[in-house]
Amino acid sequence: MRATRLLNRTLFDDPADAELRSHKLMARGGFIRKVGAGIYSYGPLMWRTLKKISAIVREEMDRAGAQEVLLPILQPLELWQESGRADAYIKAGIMFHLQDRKDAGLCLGPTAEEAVTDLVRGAIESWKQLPVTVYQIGNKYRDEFRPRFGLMRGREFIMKDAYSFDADDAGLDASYKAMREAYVRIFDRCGLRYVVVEADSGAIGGSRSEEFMVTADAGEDALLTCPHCGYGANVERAESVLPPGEPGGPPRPLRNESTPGVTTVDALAKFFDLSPTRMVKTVLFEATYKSKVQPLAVLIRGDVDCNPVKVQNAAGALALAVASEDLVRKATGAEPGFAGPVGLKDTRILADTSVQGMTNFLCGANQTDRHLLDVNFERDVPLPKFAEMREARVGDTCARCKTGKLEGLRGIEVGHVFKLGTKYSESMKALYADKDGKRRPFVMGCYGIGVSRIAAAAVEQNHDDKGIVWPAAIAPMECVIVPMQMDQASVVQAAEKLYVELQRLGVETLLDDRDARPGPKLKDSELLGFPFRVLCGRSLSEGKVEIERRAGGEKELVALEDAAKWVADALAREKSQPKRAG
RNA sequence: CGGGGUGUGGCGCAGUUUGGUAGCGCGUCUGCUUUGGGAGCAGAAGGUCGCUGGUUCGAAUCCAGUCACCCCGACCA
Repeated sequence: MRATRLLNRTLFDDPADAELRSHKLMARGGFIRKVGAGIYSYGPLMWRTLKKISAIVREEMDRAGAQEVLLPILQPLELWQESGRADAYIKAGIMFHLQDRKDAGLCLGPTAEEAVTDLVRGAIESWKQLPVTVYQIGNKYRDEFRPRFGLMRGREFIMKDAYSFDADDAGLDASYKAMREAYVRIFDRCGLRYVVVEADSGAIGGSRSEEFMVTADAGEDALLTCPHCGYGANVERAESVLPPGEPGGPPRPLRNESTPGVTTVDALAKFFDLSPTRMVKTVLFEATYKSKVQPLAVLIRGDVDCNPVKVQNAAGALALAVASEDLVRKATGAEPGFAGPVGLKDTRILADTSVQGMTNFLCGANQTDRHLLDVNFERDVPLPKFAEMREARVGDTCARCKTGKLEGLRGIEVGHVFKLGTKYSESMKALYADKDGKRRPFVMGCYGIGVSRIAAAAVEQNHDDKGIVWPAAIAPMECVIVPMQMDQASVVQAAEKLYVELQRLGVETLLDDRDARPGPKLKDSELLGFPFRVLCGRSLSEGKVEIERRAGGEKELVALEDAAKWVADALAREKSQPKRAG
C-alpha cells in the first residue's frame, strides 16, 4: 500500500459566506468545500462521518425489516405526470428538470415515491407478497428557494428514503410504527438531542406525519410543545384552544362608517373602542392551482393570525403567497387595510373557524377609509366554507389537554415519517389482488432522514468556542495522536507505537505527523473535534502520555503502554451513553 | 421571483469616490534559528481584478450588459 497524506486543510478565518456556527466550523475544519450555492464537496473526514451516519441508518433499517434498494436519480418526468405531482413540483419551483436530446422531460429526483411505486407495481401482484418496506440512501436534488447554512439546506444532499407497502391501514400502522421506532434508535445512536412533533404533510401528501427535530436555536422550524401533556407540533400544524371572544349579541342593522387612515386591528380597536375579537380580518392571498392563479380571501378573527400552510391546505392550492398590494387593490377596489367579505367579487372566500358564529362584527368595506359595523353572516355575507386556518401561538392553551400553555422552541428537521395512504398507488395504478381476488391499491408510507443534515445538526448542537465536539458515534475519527516534537525520535516512536496499538484495538485514529509546531497542531485537533486526543511530549520522560476527552476537557496522565487500552475503554463508555430528549 | 449587498492569489481583506505598471495579513515553498498553545529572520512562488462589450493614449477603477455568490421575505430531509 502506498500511504498518501490526509487531504484536509484547516482555515484560520471563518469563510465570508458562512452564517451558522456549524457551517463555519465545518468549512474551517476543511470538512466541506463549497462548489456552488447549496453544492458541496465532502473531504475525507466529512465523508467518514457521513458514512458512519449512513451505517447507523442502514443497520436500523435492516433491523426494522426494510430492504435496501437503489432507485434512479435521473427520472422521466412522465412518471411524475402519472402521480400528478409534476405540476406541483415544477410550479412550486422545487424540482430540477431538463430535456434530453429527444425533448423528453427528465428530472433529478427530489424524492422517489414515483420511482419506488413503479418498482413495486411491477413486482407485486398478490396480498401474499405483502408487506414490503424498501429504502435507499443517496443524493437528492431540490432547487431550493434559498439554499443556505452549509449542509443544512443544500440543493444536493444525502437522504435516506424508505417506503412501505401494505394491504390495508392496519398494515400501514404496523409499518409506520416499525419505522418510527427505528428512527428513535437512529437519532439516539447518533448522539442527538431531539423531539418528535406532529407535522404538516406538505407537497408529499397523505394523512398523518411526524417530524424528528434536533433542538437548536439556529433551527429553521418553529415548534410548539405542551409541558403538561407532551403534545408537540410544528407551528405549521400546531393547534391550540381559541381564546374566547366577546359575544356579539342579536343582529343589529348594518352600518358603514368612515375610518380615515385606520387600517390595522389595533387602530380600529382604539377608533371604535371595540375588542379585536369582535372584528373579522380579511386576509388576501394569491393561490396557485394546477391551471390558474386565483385571489383568495381568508376571514379570521381580529385577535388571531392566519397560518399560511393551513390556508394552502384548506384551499387545496399548489402554492400560496400573500397578495401584493396591487392585487389587494384590484380585488377589493380599495387601498390595503379596508378589505372585507361584503360584496367581494371574483375572489374565493374561506373562513377560519374563529369567525364561526360571530355576529355584529366589524370588517373592511372594500372602500378606502371605510369599515362596516354590525355585519352578520347570511344576511350580509353568504355563509362561507369554514376550516381551521389559525396559527397557534406561544402561551396558547394546548388543544389536546386543554390545560398546559404551549411553549416555543426551534428545531432542525432531520427526519419525517408519513402515512401516505393510497395517493400514489391509486394515481399510478399500483394494485395487488386481495384475498377475494379484488384489485386494491397499496397502502403506503414514506420515511425520510436527512443524512447530511444530521451531520450539520450534530455540529450545531455540539461545539464550543474551540471547535466541533463530535458525538463519538459519528466522529470522523475517534482519536487523534499529537506528537509535540517531531524532531525527537522518542516522541515520534512513542506516537507511532501508540498509533499501531490503537489501530489493533479497533480505535479509528489519526496520527498528526505533520512537521508543524505544537500550537497549530493543538488548535487543529480541537477544531476538528475528535472525541479523544493523546499528546506525546514531555511527559514521555516519565513514560507517560496525556489523554484528553474533547467533550469534557478532562486530562489524564497514562503510562504509554496502557494508553491504547485506556482510550479504547473510555471510547466504549462514551459510545454506550446516548443522549435523549431535547 | 421581489428587496439589499458582494465579486481582487488557497483563505480573509484594502485599493474603485478622483483612471496611470497589483497591494496587505494568513497560508505555501527554500534556508537557518526555534519547538507544550496559531514562532523569528532571510529569500521565493502564486492573481486574464467574475465574464463580455464600450469609453480612453491608458480601465480593478468610468459606462452598458451579463453571470455568480451572500443576506432579508414565500418550500422541505
